[in-house]
Amino acid sequence: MDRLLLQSLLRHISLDSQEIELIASFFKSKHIKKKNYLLREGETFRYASYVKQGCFVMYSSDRTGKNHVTQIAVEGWWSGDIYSFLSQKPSSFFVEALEDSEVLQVSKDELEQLYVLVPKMERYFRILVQNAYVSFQDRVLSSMNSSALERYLEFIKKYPNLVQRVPLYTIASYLGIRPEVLSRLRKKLTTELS
Amino acid sequence: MDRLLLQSLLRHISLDSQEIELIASFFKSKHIKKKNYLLREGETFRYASYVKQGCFVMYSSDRTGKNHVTQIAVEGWWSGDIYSFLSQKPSSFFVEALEDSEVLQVSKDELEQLYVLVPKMERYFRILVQNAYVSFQDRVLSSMNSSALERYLEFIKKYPNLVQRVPLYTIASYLGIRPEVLSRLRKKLTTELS
DNA sequence: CGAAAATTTGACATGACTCAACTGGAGTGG
DNA sequence: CCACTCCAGTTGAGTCATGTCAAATTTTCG
Repeated sequence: MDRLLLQSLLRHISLDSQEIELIASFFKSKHIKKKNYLLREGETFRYASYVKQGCFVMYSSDRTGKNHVTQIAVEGWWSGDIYSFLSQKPSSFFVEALEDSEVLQVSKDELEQLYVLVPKMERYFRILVQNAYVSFQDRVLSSMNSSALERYLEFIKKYPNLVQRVPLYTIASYLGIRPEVLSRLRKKLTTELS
Repeated sequence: MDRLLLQSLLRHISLDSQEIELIASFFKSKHIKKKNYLLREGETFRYASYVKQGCFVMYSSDRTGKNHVTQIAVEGWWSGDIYSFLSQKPSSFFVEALEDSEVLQVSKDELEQLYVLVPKMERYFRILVQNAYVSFQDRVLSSMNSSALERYLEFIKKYPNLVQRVPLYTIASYLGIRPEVLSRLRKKLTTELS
């Protein structure tokens, strides 16, 4: 079993080695090349997907063709549209690989089977959904009372490793600003340091 | 059992009259006067609360003292901080009655008992949480690509009954704009009709 | 190397915010 | 029941952060 995934599991529930073995057997690895999609708008998200290696962005596309990034996931995160997975309804998001990536997947049906064998897993996933909700809410609320600069500084602090790894325009979209604005913010920050 | 509550239940799960009876017995009524609180920041939200009569707003208060409305609930809605209820951790929100109101409540413990007796209820609440998440996400995303005016028009369309019932500054906060701006939007809308 | 994409830069437009003053109506106490 | 207070709401004037558009530059990648 993937080390990070195990860590994530053990952060919320306790498992013996037999259970760990069993859980591991449910996950299937899948490789996704850069610029390919884990999910496209209109499709139903069939597999809960844990990022073992690489990086994904989730975004929606509005009528005017602009993309709005709602999630960035790297190793150790779950990626994709939770709602579409749980409800098995079509998603309104795209999930795209920013790098060559590898995910560990379980389908909804398999997960239900796993719940029967290891009921604690239900708790794990419930907590996952709750946390996704809360952190999204936090992000939105904090963005309502802070400027573009403040939001960017918060982003740097929270995800220092993403700053070099994710393109500027993706981060800009995540922060809800235009790339030009972020570019200027960065310039301002570097010049102010000298 | 309250008619609207029953409707809400039956929209997601099927129940026979015996189950309905049983479920109804778990809810306790509580009256809350205008300007009083269902929940205060720092408190843990002990009771899942269904609004039988009246109106509540949920908001968070930032460091600068500004309030940000995240939810408005009238008859037929569930109100309050779901996360605090599920996790039984302190909330960062206030929930205030805008009118003299009545809620139907179940504590977390009672709800767990109810789950055992009527397992379908677990499904109902899971769907409730999912929907709260999704509608919040929808609201946020749609607000990212629309102006204050567009958001207000959408609000009117979605909640025509709230427009007369909820104070302007509360709606403004919900929409993420200043009261002055909403006041001007309203003026513009009325004058444009003549 | 060359084309396409990402980023930077400049000039300008504008929507929303701030602050301050004023209006009007609801609620309260004498 | 009137007078007074206190908010909610309105209006005006000025500012500023962010958006828009267009062009220049740099980076990426086939």
